[in-house]
Amino acid sequence: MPVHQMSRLRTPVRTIGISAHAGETLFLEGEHCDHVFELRSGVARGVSVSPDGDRQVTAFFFSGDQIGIPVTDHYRFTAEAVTDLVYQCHSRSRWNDALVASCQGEGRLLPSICTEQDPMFRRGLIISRHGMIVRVCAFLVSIIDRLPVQQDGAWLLPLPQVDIAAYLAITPESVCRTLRHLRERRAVAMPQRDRIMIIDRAAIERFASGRGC
Amino acid sequence: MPVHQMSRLRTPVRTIGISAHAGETLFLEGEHCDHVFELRSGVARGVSVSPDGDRQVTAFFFSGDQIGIPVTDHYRFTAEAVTDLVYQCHSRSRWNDALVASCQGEGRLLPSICTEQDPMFRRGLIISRHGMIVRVCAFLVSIIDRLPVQQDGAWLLPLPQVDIAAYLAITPESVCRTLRHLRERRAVAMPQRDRIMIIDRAAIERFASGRGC
DNA sequence: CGGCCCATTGACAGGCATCAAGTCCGGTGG
DNA sequence: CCACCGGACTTGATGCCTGTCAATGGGCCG
Repeated sequence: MPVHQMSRLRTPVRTIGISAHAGETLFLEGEHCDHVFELRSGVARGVSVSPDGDRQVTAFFFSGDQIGIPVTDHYRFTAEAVTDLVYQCHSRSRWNDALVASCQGEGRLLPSICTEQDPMFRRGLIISRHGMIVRVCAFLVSIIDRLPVQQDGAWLLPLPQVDIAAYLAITPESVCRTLRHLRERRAVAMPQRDRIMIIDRAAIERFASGRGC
Repeated sequence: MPVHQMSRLRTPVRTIGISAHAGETLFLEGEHCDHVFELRSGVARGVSVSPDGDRQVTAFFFSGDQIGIPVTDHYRFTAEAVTDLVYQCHSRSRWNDALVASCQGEGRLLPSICTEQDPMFRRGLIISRHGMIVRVCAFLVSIIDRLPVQQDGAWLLPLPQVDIAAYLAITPESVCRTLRHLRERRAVAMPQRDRIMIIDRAAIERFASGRGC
């Protein structure tokens, strides 16, 4: 089959996407899993509410991630748009067919199952650790490779600090103070709001590994 | 026959379980996923080591749970026996066949995928919360229904406090102090080591929900 | 009986949450 | 274009919580 025909066949899948505005809800915790959401651009967050009403951000999702995988019949968390989003919606039955094919063909689970679970698993490891600097730096190294890179070598960090705080289980004030600390140590720079420039990545990783200073 | 091959022989006897002693390792983080372990009796723990060397207990597993599900090619955590165990070993290919059958027949994933991921997800929610009492009580209510019940209505809690501490991301001293606090409040009793009696379950749940006192 | 590991208890200091106030930025409407 | 406004970020002072250290007790096993 000629290449140009292949690309035509795939084009509708690629180009058609549903868009959502920042703050919009993709699905609610407890709703029946009817669709799997696949991010095309933007950042989304998984949210759970603890019994005392605290908002907990359990994961951040980026372009290419699939959210809402029917590992149970009902969504286990709420998914919201952090930035403006473009995403695709797969019906559960279609997604299930792909899973079966993957299991039979390659003898393995869909990689996407992993991509939804892993962020939450890693969050558990991060917030188990003590010290604001350790947590913030462990968070940075865990997502830095998923962030869009700018021309000047900076990374765009399109996350409000209040969400970072809810993800790290610390207060927004502590996030702010820690970032200031990292600025003073010349490890990062923040030329604009929502924009972080990693100056000394080795230092960040040193802090994250607990061997700071 | 080389020793390393002998150790892999964990003969797949269906009906007869394999036994392991407390402290023994079922599999190591990073090893290739060749088997799924299904607990028949006893308690196991999932362990990860943070970059600075801290032991983190990411989950507890009980009778009926399946551990080591090949969501990735390599185990993502180490599994160890907390108490003496009896378990069964399923080869990865056999387990995969069961997954495919389940997906095609019932149109859903194996419930066991959920049972391995859920404890770690819930741990994230628990350790996000502040206050020792809240964490300990949230932990208790999350596992109490999985513990073996005694004749006198007490629950056996076969977990050393050091493991509870590693699970809750607090110190063993704090676990001890919190349990003492709960004893003084007549919410629990601890007639023996490794044995906890829930006297006032409503109080425990009230503490866990943050509406304590 | 002795040794070891776990549990327990107390004193102390440090870190982080809390509260409060002030600043910056983007958006909106005149 | 500018004034206004609301939300997010920033910064400081204060107190409590809990981690740390040290010592003791207690149960289990050799």
